[in-house]
Amino acid sequence: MVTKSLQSIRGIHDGLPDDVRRWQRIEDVARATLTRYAFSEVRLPVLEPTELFVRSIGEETDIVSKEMYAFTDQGGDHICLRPEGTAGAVRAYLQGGLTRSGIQRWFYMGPMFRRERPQKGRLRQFQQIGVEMFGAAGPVEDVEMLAMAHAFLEGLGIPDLQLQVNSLGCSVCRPAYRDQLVAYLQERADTLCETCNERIDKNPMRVLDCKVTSCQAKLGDAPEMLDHLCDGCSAHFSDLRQGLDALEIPYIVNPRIVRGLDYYNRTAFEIVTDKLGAQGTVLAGGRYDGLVSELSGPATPAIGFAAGIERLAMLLDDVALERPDLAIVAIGDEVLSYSLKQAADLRQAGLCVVHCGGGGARRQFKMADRGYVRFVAVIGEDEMQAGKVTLKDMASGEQKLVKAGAVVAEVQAAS
RNA sequence: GUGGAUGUAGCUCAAUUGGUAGAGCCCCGGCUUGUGAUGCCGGUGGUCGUGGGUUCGAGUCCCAUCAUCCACCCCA
Repeated sequence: MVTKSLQSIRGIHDGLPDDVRRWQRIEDVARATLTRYAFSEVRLPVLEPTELFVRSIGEETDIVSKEMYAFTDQGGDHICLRPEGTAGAVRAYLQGGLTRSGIQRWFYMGPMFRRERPQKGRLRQFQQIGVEMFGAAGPVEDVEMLAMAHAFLEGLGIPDLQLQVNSLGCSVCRPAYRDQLVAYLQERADTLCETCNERIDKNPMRVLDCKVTSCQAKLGDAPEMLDHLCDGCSAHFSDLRQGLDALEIPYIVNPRIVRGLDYYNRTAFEIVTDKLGAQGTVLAGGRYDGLVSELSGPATPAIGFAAGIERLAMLLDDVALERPDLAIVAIGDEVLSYSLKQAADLRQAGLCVVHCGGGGARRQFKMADRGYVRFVAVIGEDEMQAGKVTLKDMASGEQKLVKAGAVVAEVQAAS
């Protein structure tokens, strides 16, 4: 056990080789997929002015009101560790002067920070792959966005995922619907659970997917956003569905998908699994047409999503370790320098090589075996004089004397 | 933030009604010093999460604290 003072901060975990191998797999597939849709990677700050999130996410949200790592730095500035990526992306879009540069398609990957109570699939520092598109109103772009998210997860080969879509309406139709919903809920407030009563004011749409069964029983005839969309939103949503159908992307309409953050409108979607307990959402996003102007930019439609790398990693099959091609076993101190040079040359030629450090042959072979190397090159006095190595195939146990210059070809021929 | 479970060697776990800790795996070394996976022998390694308390005596009881896990809240 590590003593308390040397432990990492609660909910902030290390990425050890087994973890990082999985993360890289996810990142590689993401890069490949997103790039094919003409998205460009951006790298944005982890530290941002606190005000950015207060203005974009909303002061009342849990994220801003109690989950941000916010502090004052030595110069008296209010800064924080980003709790999500979209606000920073919008900030960068505006600050970079890209509002007249046509549609921007961006993606990024990196850590986000939220001071929540940790549990499975929920960390205080976690990584997201975020995607944002600025300047396109959809619905074609919405379809492509969903298709891209789908293609990404298909590429990872994670089974049993479900895409759920909804429309959150817009500034035209949502306020009226919201009023109607609140009125409906207030009539039944005394029959709803405590948290639902709090939600009536804070986020009434959240009441609809309350997990308490007694609440669910009371809400069978509750009004839903989808039945109250304005003409524009309604057309947008049906075009979205048409597009998904055309691409044969399976999905269900879940009228109870809600977004916690204030800036979302119209298309909202989640990709969920039932294998992660309460943290089943593996990717989520939606349209946020109002945010750019909210942050003092020109009215600019936008849509994006974020995928949780750690959550995806938990769904991934074991990712095979990259095995070293070859281990160098040096017999006798007089060949050490020569063997080091051989190792360096083989690496130069592209092989992954481990030098076993000399000493007893038995010890070195054990080391090679535990390192799962495919071949061992034994170099002793005789081999050095002859300019050869004894090359042993660790799987078959066969070995033969080959010229030093032929090792690369031998190893590559076997793979 | 709320509720619950857990916390003994690097890992997975034992330790009878409280009497000052064991196993397996891993790791390291050896089995005549140029050959590994199996085998045999040996070895390192724990202030029983941490800090208090009860007791002649606590891994074993009580309290606090930290961390992990689960659910709620919320979310990727």
